[in-house]
Amino acid sequence: MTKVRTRKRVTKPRKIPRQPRSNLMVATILEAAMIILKKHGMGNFNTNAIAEKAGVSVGSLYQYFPSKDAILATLIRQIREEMLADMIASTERKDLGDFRSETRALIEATLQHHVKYADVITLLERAEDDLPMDDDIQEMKQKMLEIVIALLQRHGIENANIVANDIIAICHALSLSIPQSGESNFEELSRRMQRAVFGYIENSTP
Amino acid sequence: MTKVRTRKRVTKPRKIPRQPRSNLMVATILEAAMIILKKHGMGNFNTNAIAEKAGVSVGSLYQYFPSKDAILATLIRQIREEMLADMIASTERKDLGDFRSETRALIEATLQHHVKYADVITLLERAEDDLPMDDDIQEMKQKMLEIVIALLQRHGIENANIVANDIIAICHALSLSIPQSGESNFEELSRRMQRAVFGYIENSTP
Amino acid sequence: MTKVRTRKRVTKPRKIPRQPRSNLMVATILEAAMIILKKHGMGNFNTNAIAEKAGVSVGSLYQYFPSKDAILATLIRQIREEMLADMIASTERKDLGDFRSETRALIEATLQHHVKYADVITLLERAEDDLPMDDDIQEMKQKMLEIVIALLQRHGIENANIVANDIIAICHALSLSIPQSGESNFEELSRRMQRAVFGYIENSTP
Amino acid sequence: MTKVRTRKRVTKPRKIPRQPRSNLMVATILEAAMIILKKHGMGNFNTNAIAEKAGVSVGSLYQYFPSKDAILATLIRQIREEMLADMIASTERKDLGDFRSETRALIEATLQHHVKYADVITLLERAEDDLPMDDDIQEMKQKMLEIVIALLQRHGIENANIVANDIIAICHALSLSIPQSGESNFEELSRRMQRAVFGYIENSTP
DNA sequence: GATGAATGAGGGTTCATTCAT
DNA sequence: CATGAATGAACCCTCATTCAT
Repeated sequence: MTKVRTRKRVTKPRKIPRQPRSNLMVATILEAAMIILKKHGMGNFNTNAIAEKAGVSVGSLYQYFPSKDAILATLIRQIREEMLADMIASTERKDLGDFRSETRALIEATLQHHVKYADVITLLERAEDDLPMDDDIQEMKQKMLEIVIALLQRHGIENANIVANDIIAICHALSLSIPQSGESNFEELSRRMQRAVFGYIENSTP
Repeated sequence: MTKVRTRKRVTKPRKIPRQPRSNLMVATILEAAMIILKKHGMGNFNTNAIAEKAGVSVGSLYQYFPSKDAILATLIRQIREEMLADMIASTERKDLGDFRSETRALIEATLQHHVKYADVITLLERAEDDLPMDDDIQEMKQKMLEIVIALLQRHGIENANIVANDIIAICHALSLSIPQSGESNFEELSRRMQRAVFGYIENSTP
Repeated sequence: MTKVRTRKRVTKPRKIPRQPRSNLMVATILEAAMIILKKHGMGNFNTNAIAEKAGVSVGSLYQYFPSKDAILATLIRQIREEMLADMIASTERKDLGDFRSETRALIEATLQHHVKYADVITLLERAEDDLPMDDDIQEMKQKMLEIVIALLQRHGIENANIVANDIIAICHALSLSIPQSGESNFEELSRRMQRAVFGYIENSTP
Repeated sequence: MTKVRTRKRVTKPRKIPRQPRSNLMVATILEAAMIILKKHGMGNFNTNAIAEKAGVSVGSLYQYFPSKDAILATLIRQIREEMLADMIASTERKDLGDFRSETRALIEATLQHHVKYADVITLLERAEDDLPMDDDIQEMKQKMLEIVIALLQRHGIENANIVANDIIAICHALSLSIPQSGESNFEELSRRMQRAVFGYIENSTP
């Protein structure tokens, strides 16, 4: 059977570590957590396993993370941060210019991400739904949304708000087929996502 | 913290209930399970809670379901069955005929479903991923896919297989915004989904 | 893991059934119980299984036996009764006469019993140790003992009391090898038991 | 009533404890288990009771034993090891020499054992039958058998294999009367066992 | 700071027994 | 009387978290 328990959730790292040693510690733990998640899924994602994998004692783990959920939250934050950074980077490439090129760049940034984290992204997003995530993650998501909105508005697309929401959802949905189709088909997937996105934008059917 | 455990999973109802009393029992338990899921999510979805909510003893619960997972599985099966039935119904309406009308009927059937089960559908789908679902559920999903494929092929759309997959994913993704937008906006959501679907199909961008 | 639970133990049949129908009921239940015990051991020896095997409702089962243990106790009583009867019969055969013949007859009666009930005898004897057996079973065991004592005394063997105890224990022990050696070797087993018994009796080593 | 359940059985201690603290823990738990077994029999032999008796949490118990059965198995292994060691010791005493002396030494080693563990030996042996014991216990039993066989062969006794089996069974059976006769009568019991064993060996009745 | 042994609440599951029909 | 659905105490086991060393 499946068991899911809940206690009070604390999602902020106990201390913002600044010393190099601490950072190393934190990084080690997060890496181990990631590996566990990839290999065994949520089913074996427990603090003891993580600590062991990290070659660290549970005690130490709790020195840097106030709870198991905080580890998850940090993993999520990391990914979101990376994603946001990549999106920003893709927007700032000034060699593009026209709408299609810019959008394509954004789509491919997204896709690359999903390819990179194919194994864990779904698990982490689920956790994100269950956890009381910190405001900063909300902010990051908001920023991503705004990037897309800005792009749309810059090129005169109406209802940019809703459209942004929808195409993000669409890209997200299509990238979930990565685990099945394998990483190889990047090109094809990209094409399908573009078809969906541009189709949605350029169409005004009903 | 979040805890997730795993043992052997048994997902078939213990007995196919035919007596009115049994059916009532089964229904009561499933209802209670549904309520728990809606109100408290997976976190409090445990046999004791379900039994209590159902006004029944755990023992009785286990008389009708061999395991907690079996309850989940049944919930999933129920929804899938209803969905499949609605899709079939929508296809059989002969007052339609042209591609757009047929597709729209299908989209709206799907959407109606997501509206009806907005609260739990995500949770159940997650569970579906974790559980070793029975073959019949696989079959049902396959049939849904085939309905869409058939529709596409009937109207000469190429790569029906992949296209079907993608537009299903797209509709699914867009319907996830239901919980936020509320049930009221059925019309608008329908329009957005059509825009996405027809956009994808009619576009051949890259 | 192994779980063994205990509540109050009631080992007497709820009613001394005299009506033919009741007797049939009782017999049916006991037969079913015996079959379950043989096939699945104590692990599946539960009232529901017994009732089902007997083609009877649990309720009915409890009409005739006040508890699960009472069924076990009755099974034990039955076997003990049969055993005692056979021992008595073997003693009453007047065609024997000399010590060796009489003893051999007794040994073979015992052996036959163990062969007949090879599958369940150990399980039942264990249960007998755990259950608060009724006095009548104690009496029966006492009678068996007395039969052996009488035999020994009739032929002038000293310390008949202790000797009887010991040779009973010895025969019992040796018959436990039946399950391994198969039923076929009745002759050989008989010979080994005689060797042990007569050896013990005729020896006065230390 | 009596309830007996079965799941997968894991009988090996979770970790081979080397640290003094661990050893203490393991010893404490085993002692508590032993006490529970003596006082309340299998009926109250459950992990909670054991942990409580040991003044330890269930969690700790499970840190050192993977399952309830593993505790039982360890108890059994302990006794078997001690027994085997004593048998070997008794064989190595070189002040003996003749068959009777050697055999007597072995018998008394055995007897001492049964006296020491009178309360629990039967329960543990039953458990041994029910549990999927590890190979090492089988090996130990085999070694005990071989010691007896070797003794017999060394003194030219025929069918040493069968004879060994039988006299072991006989000694075992006779030592079961210890609980009744009390520990005091060691001498007398020893004499009876010798009478039985030498009687069996020297007799070739039928 | 680091360690990891210890804690114990929590949850799945079974089955002897009862009692309304 | 017979039925069998319902009950619920009991028991195994896990794992997030703490704290003495």
